[in-house]
Amino acid sequence: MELENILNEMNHKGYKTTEKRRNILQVLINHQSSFLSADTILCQAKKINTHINMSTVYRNLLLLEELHLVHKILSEDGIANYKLVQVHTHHHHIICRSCGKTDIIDYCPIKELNTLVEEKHFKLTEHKLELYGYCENCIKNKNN
Amino acid sequence: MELENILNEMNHKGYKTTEKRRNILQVLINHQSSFLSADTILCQAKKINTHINMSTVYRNLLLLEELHLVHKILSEDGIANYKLVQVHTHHHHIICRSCGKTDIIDYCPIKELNTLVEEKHFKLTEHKLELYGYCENCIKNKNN
DNA sequence: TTATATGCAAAAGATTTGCAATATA
DNA sequence: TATATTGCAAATCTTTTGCATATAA
Repeated sequence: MELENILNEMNHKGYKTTEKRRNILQVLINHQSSFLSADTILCQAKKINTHINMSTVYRNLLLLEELHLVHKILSEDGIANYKLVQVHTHHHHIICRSCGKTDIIDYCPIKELNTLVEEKHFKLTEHKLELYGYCENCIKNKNN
Repeated sequence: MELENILNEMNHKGYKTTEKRRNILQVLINHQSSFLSADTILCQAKKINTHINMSTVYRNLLLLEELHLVHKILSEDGIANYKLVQVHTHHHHIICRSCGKTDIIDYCPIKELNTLVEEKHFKLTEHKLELYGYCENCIKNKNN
């Protein structure tokens, strides 16, 4: 999605277009295929616009998540990582352990799982599936 | 696994049997089918033995995790939850959103995923799959 | 003009760590 | 006795919040 489209969508819902919000979104667009930490997003945003505060970053990420414009996942060490939602249909991710690059996995094992879950007498509500590995580039460059 | 078996296994590796370690393990055994937070483990341990410190709990959980005796997962809010490893073969969990009870899911979609991951030119190293829902009891009792 | 957004500093909450004291083998 | 373990308090680190100020519509 384009920057202006996102901002327009937000405007329609009563949220304003500000310089800082634009900067944060620009960072997310520039790294559309990676999950970034709030800290990384702040650093990148500072390259665009020197004065921007961490609380502004968090507040915007929270809002974007609520609007389903951003995906949030937790890394093993409990740090939140964010990326722009590209596909609005249900999907999962494969994430590179070396560079953080992600790709979309269109398969979901929910059908196979449903039967097993029923056997256990659970009623399934959600599931979390994340794949980790090394991407083509990182394998080539042996950056791991 | 029994309490004494775990302690013996630890002894063989040079770790000592202490009262506090025994208390923490007892709590994990008493709640074998749920993931518990460090805070909950501390509270439960205090019921057995009034004087026990949070850092002791964390240090023991870390050790148990390193020894592959405990599973650790992060909840949505980033809090770590722990449970004794019951089955040492690869498996996943279904976790009750209401009472925290878990059950083991013996199916793993890794075969189906492998092909897709290769198509994306990733080399898969690990994966995370967790299912959430409501267990039989909680559905009956409508405690949700 | 008025609701939204931001900066700053402080607070919150989970987890970790240094160090001295203690307990186990 | 030597090494592992614990308690305590302080430190760390990420994330959140209150409040006054600034900005967009």
